[in-house]
Amino acid sequence: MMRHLLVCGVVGGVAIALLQWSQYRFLVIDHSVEIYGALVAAICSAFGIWLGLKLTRRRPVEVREILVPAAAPFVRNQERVGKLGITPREMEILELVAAGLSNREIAERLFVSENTVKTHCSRVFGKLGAERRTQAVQIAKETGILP
Amino acid sequence: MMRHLLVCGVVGGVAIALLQWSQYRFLVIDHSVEIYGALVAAICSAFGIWLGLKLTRRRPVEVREILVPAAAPFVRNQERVGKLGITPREMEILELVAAGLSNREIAERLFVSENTVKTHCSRVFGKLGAERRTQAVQIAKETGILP
DNA sequence: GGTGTCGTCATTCTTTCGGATGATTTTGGG
DNA sequence: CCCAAAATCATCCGAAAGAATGACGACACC
Repeated sequence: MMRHLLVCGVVGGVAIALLQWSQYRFLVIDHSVEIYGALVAAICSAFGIWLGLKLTRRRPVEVREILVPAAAPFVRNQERVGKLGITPREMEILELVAAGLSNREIAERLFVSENTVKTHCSRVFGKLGAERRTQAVQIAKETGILP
Repeated sequence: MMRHLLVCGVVGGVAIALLQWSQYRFLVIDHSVEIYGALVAAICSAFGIWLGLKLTRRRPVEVREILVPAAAPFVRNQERVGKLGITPREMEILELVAAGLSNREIAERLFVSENTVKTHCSRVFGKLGAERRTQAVQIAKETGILP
């Protein structure tokens, strides 16, 4: 703001100097005061309008981020999956376990024997440090490898 | 905008008129041109600044709200809990089941016998239409009675 | 060709879970 | 005070889950 006032004053001074200078430089005609006054008024008004527009433009938009409950799309933490050494097949079994299926149902859905499912379960339980399927599911969700 | 220009012109005209009028009204002194020019410049600049501020104030802030996904704080769907007839104690057991605890651990934590825990489990499983604890947890989360 | 990983399957055994049922105690409201 | 709901505990039994172990074939990699 102070800078704008300074600029305004400087411009005004220059305008005055121009006026005085031109008074001796050109023909002095009647009503010259009105003409010069109008000139100064026009210039300063234009400057004021420009200043107003500039001030308006100085804060264009304020972007306000609003936290809204939204279902964040789940992305599996593949890094930790790899770090734990969980194979794709084991992930598949783990997902079905989390879905609430029994070993038999999982075996039927994947066209393998129930013993195979139990083997996979045991392995993934060991890798997750779980002793029960519910615990395995809980740990998996906390770790970010299950939604 | 047009109105502002009109106001500007009128003010300029009035200023000129004032200038001319005062020229015959008061003493004509030397350097009066500078003084009047400065006056006009000051008035018009003030007007311009006022105009700028007014324009600035006309649209104070343009707020653009952006929806950002946030972790929605879990609120239990008490309506469905009541509709299913799940008692507070059963909810407590269900939460511990979802946390991955075994019946024995739940019994120890709640200072009740394992049989009691099993009874509560059976009841809540029946109310949820589940046959296994993993399935019960899954259904509870889908229904909104567990986070 | 040897090695390692992955997926598969089996057997045995123990633990846990879940269903069914009955009984007792506590508690809150009419 | 009485009733109903809730919470507690028990017993029996079958099903499911889980641990431990061994084995076999497919496949990739060096």
